[in-house]
Amino acid sequence: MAEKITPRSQDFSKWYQDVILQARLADYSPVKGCMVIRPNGYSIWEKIQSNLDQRIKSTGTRNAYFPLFIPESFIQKEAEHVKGFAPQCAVVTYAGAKDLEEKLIVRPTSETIINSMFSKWIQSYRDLPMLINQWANVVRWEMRTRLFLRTTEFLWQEGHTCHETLEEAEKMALKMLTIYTQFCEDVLAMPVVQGLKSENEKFAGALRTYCIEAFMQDKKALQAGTSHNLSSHFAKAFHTVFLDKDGTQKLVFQTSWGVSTRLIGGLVMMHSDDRGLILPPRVSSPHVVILPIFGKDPSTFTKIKQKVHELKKMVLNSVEIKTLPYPLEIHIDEDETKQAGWKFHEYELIGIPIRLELGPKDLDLNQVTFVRRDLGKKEGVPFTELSQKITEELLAMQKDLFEKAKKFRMDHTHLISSYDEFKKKIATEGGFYETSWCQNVACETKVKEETKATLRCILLDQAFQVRTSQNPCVVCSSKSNTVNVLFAISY
RNA sequence: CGGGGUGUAGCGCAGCCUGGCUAGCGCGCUUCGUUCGGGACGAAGAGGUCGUGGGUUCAAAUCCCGCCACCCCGACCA
Repeated sequence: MAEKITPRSQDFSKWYQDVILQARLADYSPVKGCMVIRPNGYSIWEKIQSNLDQRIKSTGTRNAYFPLFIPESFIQKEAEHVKGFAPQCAVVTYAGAKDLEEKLIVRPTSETIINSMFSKWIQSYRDLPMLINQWANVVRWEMRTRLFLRTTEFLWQEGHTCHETLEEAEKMALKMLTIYTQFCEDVLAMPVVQGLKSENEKFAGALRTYCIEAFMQDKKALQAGTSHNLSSHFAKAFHTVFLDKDGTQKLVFQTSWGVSTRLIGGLVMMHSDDRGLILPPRVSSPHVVILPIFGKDPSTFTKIKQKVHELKKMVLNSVEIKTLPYPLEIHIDEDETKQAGWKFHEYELIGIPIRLELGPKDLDLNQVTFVRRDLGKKEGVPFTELSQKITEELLAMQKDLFEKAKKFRMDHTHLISSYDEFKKKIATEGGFYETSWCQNVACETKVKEETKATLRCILLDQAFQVRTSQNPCVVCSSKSNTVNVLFAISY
C-alpha cells in the first residue's frame, strides 16, 4: 500500500503537499524554499509554455533572453521598485574569488535590466512598439514558501513592451490581461476574475496593475497572473526615450506582464481530488493510458498485447482525434511486474484524463473499459466507437472541469453590504466577497487587519472600466467615490 | 522575524521519559517461486556517521549544553 493522501476535508494544506509529492510533480530541494520540478510537473509547464507562447507571439511579441544578474544600482533607479523589491533580493557580493566592486542582484524581475537595453535599442518612433518576452527563472527571497505557489526561485515568462503613448501601453496591458484570461480558461480550465489592483497592492513601479484572480477549492483566492501599465516610470529612470515625428524627444510608455509556475499550484488546488491529481486534458501528457489486463492464459495475453497496439494506432489515425485542438498522446503500460489494481491507483494519482482497460473479458466483447479521471465511472466502449468516444470525452472533460470550477466559485461568491455580516461570514465560510469600497487605504487596511482578507481587485466592466458603485463603502459607509471590489483571503 | 514541529535505512515511523546485549518495525529495493479485472503472497537477502559539535558516564539514539537544517502556521509577496 502506498502512502495515503490526506483528505481535503481534513487538512487542505497537507492534501496539497501530498498530491504534489506523491504525484511526483515536485520535490523539496536541499536549499530552503526551493523546489525541484520533476518530469510530471515539468511536462505541465511545457504544455503551459508551448500554448501560451503562441498566444504571446500572436501579439507580435518576440522572445529574447536577458541575464540573470542585474547590477545593484539598476534596482535602485526606480524609487518604488527598489522599495518593493530590495527586501527580497538575493545579492552576489563575492565571485571569482574576490569581492565584487558592484554587487549583483539575482533578478527578482527584469524591468531594470531590460530597460537598460531598451534605452540603447530605441531611438525613433519607428522602433516602436517594441514587444519583448522572456521565459526565465527569477529569485525572490520570500519569508514563507510553498511548493509551486511561492518558491524562492520560480519559472515564469515576463513580457516587456514599449509604446509611443500611454493609451497604447494601456491597450497592450489589457490585451495581455485578455490573453491570460483566455489561456487560463481555455487551457487550464481555470475560471478567473479580471480586475485592477488597488494602489496598495499594485506592482512596485507600476501606474496600474491588472490581475486575474482564481478561486481555489479551499475558498481562497490565488493571483494567477498580472499585467502592468508602467507608464513612463522606468523609462524615466533609464532614460528610455525616442525621437517622435514632431522632432521632440519623448519617454516611452511601457507594460510588463507575467505568469509563473504558480499556475501549476493553482491547477492542483482547483481541480484535483482526494485520489490525486486531476489535469485538464490540454495540459496532460499523456491524455490516455491503456492498460492491458493479462489473464491466466498466455495465448490471450499475446492477443491482448497486439490488440492494444492496434487500438492505439487506430485511434491516433482516426479523423475524430485529428479534430482535437492538440495532438493526442497515448501511453500503453505493458509493465508485467505491476498489477492492474496498482496501475489504476497510479494513473489516478498522476491525473491522466482517460484510462482504458483491455482484459480477456473486454476482448470477448470487442470493447475496452473506459474511465474518465474526474468521473471515475467504468463503462464498456466498443472498439469501433473508441476514437469518437475519446474525442468527445476529452472535450467534455476540459469543459466540465471549467464549469465545475466556475460553479463552485459562483456558489461561494457573496454580494455583501454589511461589514458585520462580511466579517462573520468570511471567518466561517471563506469565499469571494463582492462589495463596495471608497478607495480609501484606511478601509482597505482595516479589512485586512480585522478579517485577514485582502482586496483582491477592483472589478471591471466589459470595457475594462472600473465598476463604480451606487452603494456606500462596506467599511466606512462613505457614499463618495465607491467602486465594486472583490475581497478574499488569498495565497 | 514570532509560534509550533521534526531530524534514527530510499520513504514513513517506533525506541528517548526510566542510559546497558548485535538499534527495531512498516513500505520500498534485490533474487526465486506462486499470483495478476481496484494498491497480491511466501521465502531468502541488501541497506544505518541515530542531523552536528561538545559535555556527563565504565557505557549515550537515550541525560546536559551549544549549533545546524528542514517542514508547518502567521507577518512579507507572483
